Amino acid sequence: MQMDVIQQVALFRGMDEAELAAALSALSAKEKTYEKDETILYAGNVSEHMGLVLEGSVTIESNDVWGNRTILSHIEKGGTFAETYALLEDEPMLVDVIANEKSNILFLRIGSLNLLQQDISPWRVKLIGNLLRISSQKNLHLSGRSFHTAPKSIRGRVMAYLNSVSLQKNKIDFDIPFDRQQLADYLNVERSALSRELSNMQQDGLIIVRRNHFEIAKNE
Amino acid sequence: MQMDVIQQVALFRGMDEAELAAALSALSAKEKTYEKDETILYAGNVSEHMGLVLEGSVTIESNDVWGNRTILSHIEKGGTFAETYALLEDEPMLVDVIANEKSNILFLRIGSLNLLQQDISPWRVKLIGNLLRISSQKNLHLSGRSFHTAPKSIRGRVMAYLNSVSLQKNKIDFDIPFDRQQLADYLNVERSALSRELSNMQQDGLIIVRRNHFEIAKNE
DNA sequence: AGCTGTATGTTGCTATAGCAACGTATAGCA
DNA sequence: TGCTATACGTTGCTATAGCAACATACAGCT
Repeated sequence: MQMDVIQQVALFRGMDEAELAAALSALSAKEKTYEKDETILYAGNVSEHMGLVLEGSVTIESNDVWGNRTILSHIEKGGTFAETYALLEDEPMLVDVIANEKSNILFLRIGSLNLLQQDISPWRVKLIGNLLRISSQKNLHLSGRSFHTAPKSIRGRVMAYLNSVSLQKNKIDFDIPFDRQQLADYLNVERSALSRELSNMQQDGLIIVRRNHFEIAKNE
Repeated sequence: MQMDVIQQVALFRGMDEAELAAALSALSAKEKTYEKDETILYAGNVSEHMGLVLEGSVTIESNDVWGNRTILSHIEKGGTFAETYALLEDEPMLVDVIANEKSNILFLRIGSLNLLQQDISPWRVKLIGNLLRISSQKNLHLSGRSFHTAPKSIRGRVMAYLNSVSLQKNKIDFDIPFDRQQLADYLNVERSALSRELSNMQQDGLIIVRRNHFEIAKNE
C-alpha cells in the first residue's frame, strides 16, 4: 500500500501512525487497480464503501438511457469519492465512478454515519471532522460547476470554467483535465458545437487553445 | 425563541435539553426576522455564522453583474444554510441568501471547523456529526439540480425537475416552491421560453399546470 | 367591488446550439 | 516510418431557445 500518499491525504489529516493503522484496519482498507475507462462504482448500487484515489484519477458522471453523459467532477490523486453515499444509509448512487486512466483505489468501509458514530475513538472523531471538511469542499465544488453551466451560451460557459481554473492555478495558461468530449459533457453542450465555439473564441482573440492546453488572453 | 422547532431540527438531532442549551449558548444563537425579498447574507462576504430557518423559507442564489440570477436551492423551515462557508475558514460566499417570504432566522456562530473541534464536549461531537449528515444531503441536492439542468431542451429540464419532485412527494400532483421566474432561474432558462414550453407540454398532454401547481400525466 | 401592480402567457424574429456527416490531425504502435 | 484508431475540427441544415414587446390574469389593497 502506498503509505506515503495515505499519510498526506485530507481524509486522514491529524492522525498519528497508530491512529491511522487503527483506522485502516477498522475500515477494512483494501486496494484495487482499475484500467482506463473501467467502471469503479455503478449508479443504482448502494455502497458502504468510499474510495480514495491513491494513483491516477477518476471521473464522476451520470449516463442516461439515451447515451447522454454528464460529468459532475474529476477527482485526482488524494481525493475521495462516494463518501456521501456511504454515509447516508441506503441511498443508491446517482452517478458512475469511472477510471480516467489506470488508477489505484483504496476502498474504505465506513458504513453509515450512524455506525461510525457509535463508538468514539479518537481516530473516529478525527475522521468525521475530516469527512465534514471534505464534504463541505465538495459542496463548493458542485456549486462551482453550477456556475460553469449557468450561462446560456457556450462561450459564457467556457469563460466561466476557464476563469475558475485560472484563478485556482493562479496562471493564465494551464492544462485542463478534460478532453473535448469530456469538457463538452462537463459543460452540458455538444462536442462539435464546443469545438466551433472554441475556434471562434480564438479568432476573436479571447483564448489560445491547443488540445487541452488553454491560455486566456488578457484584454488590453 | 421557537424551541419547538429547534428541538426537532436535523442540526440538533440526538441532543438532550441540557446539551441543546449548552450548544445554543456556546454558539451565541441569535434570532432575526427578515421581510420578503430581503437579503440575509451577501455573496462576497465571509461569515462565521450559519443560519437555521425557524419560520418561512429562503432562496440560495447567485446574481451576476448582468442581472442573471441562478437559483441553487430553496430552503424550508428547519433547514440550514451557509454552514459550508462558516466551516471552511475565509471562504467568501459565492451566493446570496434571500428571504423568500417573511422569515425568522436563527444565526449560530459555529466559527471554523478547526475551532469547533478544539474542545470536544458531547454536544460538539453530535453537532459535527449532524453537520456532516446535512452537508452530505446538500451534496445529493446539488447533484440533483445538476441533473435537472443537464438536458439541453427546456422540456427535458422541466421533466427532470418535475419527476424529482414527484418522486420525493410520492404524488403525481403537487405544488412547487417556485414562481415562474424562479423556476426559470433554477433551470437556467428564459422565463417566457419556459412559459411557452409549459403550454406546449400541456397541449401535448404531458402535464397539467396552473401557476405553481403541477400534475404529471401518466402515459397510457 | 374596483383598482393597480405584478405575475404569467403569447407571439414574431433571430441567433445559436444541436445534429449529422465528413475531413484532418495526432498519438501510439507495429 | 508508416498504419490505424481515435480525437478533434469544419460545415450545412434546422429546431429551439433567447429576447423584446405586448396582452391577459390574478392577488392584494382600500
